[in-house]
Amino acid sequence: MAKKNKTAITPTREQDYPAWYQEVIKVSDMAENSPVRGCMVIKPWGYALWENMVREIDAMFKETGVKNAYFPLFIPLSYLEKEAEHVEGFAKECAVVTHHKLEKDDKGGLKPAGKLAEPLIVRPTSETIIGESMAKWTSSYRDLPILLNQWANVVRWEMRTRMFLRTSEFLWQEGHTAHATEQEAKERTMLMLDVYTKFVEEYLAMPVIRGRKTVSERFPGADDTTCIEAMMQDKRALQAGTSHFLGQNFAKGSNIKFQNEEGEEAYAWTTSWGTSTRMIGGMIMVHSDDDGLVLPPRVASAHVVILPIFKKDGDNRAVKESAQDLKDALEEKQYHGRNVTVEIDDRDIGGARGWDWVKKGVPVRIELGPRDMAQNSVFMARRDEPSSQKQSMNREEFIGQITDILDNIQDNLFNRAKNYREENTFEIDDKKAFYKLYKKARGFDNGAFVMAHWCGSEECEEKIKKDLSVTIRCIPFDSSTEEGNCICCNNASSRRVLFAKAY
RNA sequence: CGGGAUGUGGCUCAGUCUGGUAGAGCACAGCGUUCGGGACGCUGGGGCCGGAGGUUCAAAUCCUCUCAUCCCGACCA
Repeated sequence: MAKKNKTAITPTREQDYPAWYQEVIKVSDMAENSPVRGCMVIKPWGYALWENMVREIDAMFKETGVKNAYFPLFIPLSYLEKEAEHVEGFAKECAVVTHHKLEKDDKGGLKPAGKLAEPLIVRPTSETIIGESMAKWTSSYRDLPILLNQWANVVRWEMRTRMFLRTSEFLWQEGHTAHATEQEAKERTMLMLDVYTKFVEEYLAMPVIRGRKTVSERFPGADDTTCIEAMMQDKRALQAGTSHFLGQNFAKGSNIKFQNEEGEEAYAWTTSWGTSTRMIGGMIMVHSDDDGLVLPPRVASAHVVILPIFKKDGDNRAVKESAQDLKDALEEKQYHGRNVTVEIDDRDIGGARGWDWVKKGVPVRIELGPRDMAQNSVFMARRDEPSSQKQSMNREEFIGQITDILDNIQDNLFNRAKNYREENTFEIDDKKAFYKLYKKARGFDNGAFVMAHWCGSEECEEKIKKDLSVTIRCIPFDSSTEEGNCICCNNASSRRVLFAKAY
């Protein structure tokens, strides 16, 4: 017997949170770094998770009347110039295509040739090119609203990257809508934020705080940016989705005009909203532990893994068949719109096999051997409980209860995360206490979520960001108005906002 | 783009100071013993030491240039 580690992952979360995060991704077999700078390879176990997420949230979009479409990867450079703030916001991180072919150079290598008349940028987001189409499609108020979404990859040439959280290329969905009235566009902005909230909380089991971004944190070109913010285990905040009210800014830039019921020419009101593979990074950081990945059942790449226990002299064929029968019985069950998915792992690699699946985060592990067969039972372990806590269950009972067990795990993950956030969220009114909390923040302990008063000035926001690298994550919708004094300048304030260190 | 570091089997690294046959652990393959909490033994496959030049009888090791990556800043879903 080799000596046992205390945890499957080293370092642990407390020892080195960023290294732990990378290690979870590696040992769970979700993704790995690619030879291309800042980009990642999403492996089948990680991609299956993404596919599950896509399927669920896509259905939710469609329920609100949104239809999917697809627009080009390349955007003419001039399009990006159509909205002033938008150019400003994205210009520094765009990949630019300037040539359209390769020629042999004198060293036997290749060099770009065939210079393009107008450079193309690889989309960092598609407001401008979709706006171009919307302008073409819109001539009457009867053409509105246009409710579009596209699933796509986008490229943002970030300086520093981290798998899932910030990669140069990432997968996402971007919704784009155009409306005849301001009111309707604003309602759509909130409706999509509701969809994100529901998805992230119910499927990813991540509790979020909904709110509005401050002016300085707004999407470039938006009149209003709303968001959902979640707390990671290191007490930093991660934005898990955004929905923007773009006013008429992009409509004017792209010339999205129509004749209203009165026969007058008017600009449309547009929105855009997105979530990305970044949600996976958030999900990892919220639920996973020192033994590896923990997957919420509703999006898990697989729900159950069966580990047949073979005896040297026993009838292994019977165990194998029994495992297959169990898999078949479980897979007939429906769990939130899809069949229960079951893996059988019969590799002959000893105890390492079980740990593999702990590290991969599969919600339920079943050991099935001759002893269980004799008793018509199964030996079950749940990923949300300590890995030693296995229990014997009657086989039929287990099959009957599988969806309840999965729901129970799902709820447990959500409640655990919610409690953690609540335990680490404080109202602070004293500037010294506020500074003290964040001054010591580093590594695993990044302070807390702090609800504090803010006068509304960019100066105070900027000062706190500079002093503590703490930002206003959002002005929460559900915090009631309350008289107080700005945590920074002590001027009058009418409501608390959410402060935190952010990813 | 500033500051710091590193490039050696798939991975993590030793060897470089002081030049002399390319190493270890893990992973992988085969065989045997194991197996309900992370197994062990034996055998084996795999690297022209990031690249180009130079010094030398001889370069992973010294020199010059170059490329790439990582970490710390400014930017961000």
